[in-house]
Amino acid sequence: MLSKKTQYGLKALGYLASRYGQGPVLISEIAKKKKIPIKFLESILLQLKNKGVLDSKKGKGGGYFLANSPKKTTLAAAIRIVDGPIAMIPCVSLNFYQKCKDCDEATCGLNKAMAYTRDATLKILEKKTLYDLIDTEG
Amino acid sequence: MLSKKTQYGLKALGYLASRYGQGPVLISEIAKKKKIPIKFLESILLQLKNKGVLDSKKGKGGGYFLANSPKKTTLAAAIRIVDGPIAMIPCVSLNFYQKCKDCDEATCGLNKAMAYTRDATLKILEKKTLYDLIDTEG
DNA sequence: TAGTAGTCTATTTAATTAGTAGAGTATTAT
DNA sequence: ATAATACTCTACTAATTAAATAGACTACTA
Repeated sequence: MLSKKTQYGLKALGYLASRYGQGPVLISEIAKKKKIPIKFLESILLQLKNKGVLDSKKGKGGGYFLANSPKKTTLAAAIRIVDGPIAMIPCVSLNFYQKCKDCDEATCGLNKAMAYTRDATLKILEKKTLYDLIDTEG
Repeated sequence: MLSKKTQYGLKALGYLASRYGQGPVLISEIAKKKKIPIKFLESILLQLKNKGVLDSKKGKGGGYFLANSPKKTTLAAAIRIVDGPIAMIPCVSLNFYQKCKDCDEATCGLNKAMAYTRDATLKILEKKTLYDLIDTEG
């Protein structure tokens, strides 16, 4: 399961995607619409900004907005920023790889199965983008 | 990511799969071979036994063993027992479903994307079994 | 220059995960 | 029988991560 933090982040990104091209959106507005604790949301958006997914404008009329078109950011990228690894075990993670102490990857059955699962998951998450998070109504 | 507990569980199941049909295996042997804290492993194996995946024999010559042929237990089943949901968000989980408070599933973009991802993951994890966890050597 | 709105640091609380300890119970070989 | 073996069960503790809060600071715009 994705952490609550990541779930909040994806909800927020979906909302910002639906408002793309319409100028900055207040954190407070996102928080209210998506029912996310505002201070918690602040830190999530900041993190996404620091990684280049979001941009913001300070002062009156300020707020957050997507740094790029919704189709430019994949779900895989967003999840990696907020949640970390997408793979189910560290020794098959592409971006957060960690070696197993107790097994040889060349012969490990678990490694093979999980690498296969990772590929199937990534095939989707690398293709789906923030654009796909836009709600079909409301 | 799967919890450490689940990773341990899968390693242990892989080992027991490789020893299927050869009688009970000591917890201590599994712990040693797979470098798992023995007391922690105890509780994992017990949990798997209570769900019918494993069986055990007490006393001298006792130990744990698979309750069924390795191909009978899917990775999805094993993961659900130890880790819980396989889906990335609760509102698309088949076995641990929880309704979103803040969105309508019929129109939610995130819901759609995650349901799609879940299907791809399950397609593999429902097909792969403990048999696939057997190491190709050693 | 006042007010708005994001930025940043630090702290707290809660929950979950990971691991430990030890007494209890069933089984089997002798 | 009984001693040794090996799983069972309950309880506890430590470590880590998630979640949420507080408040001072900075930048921007009207």
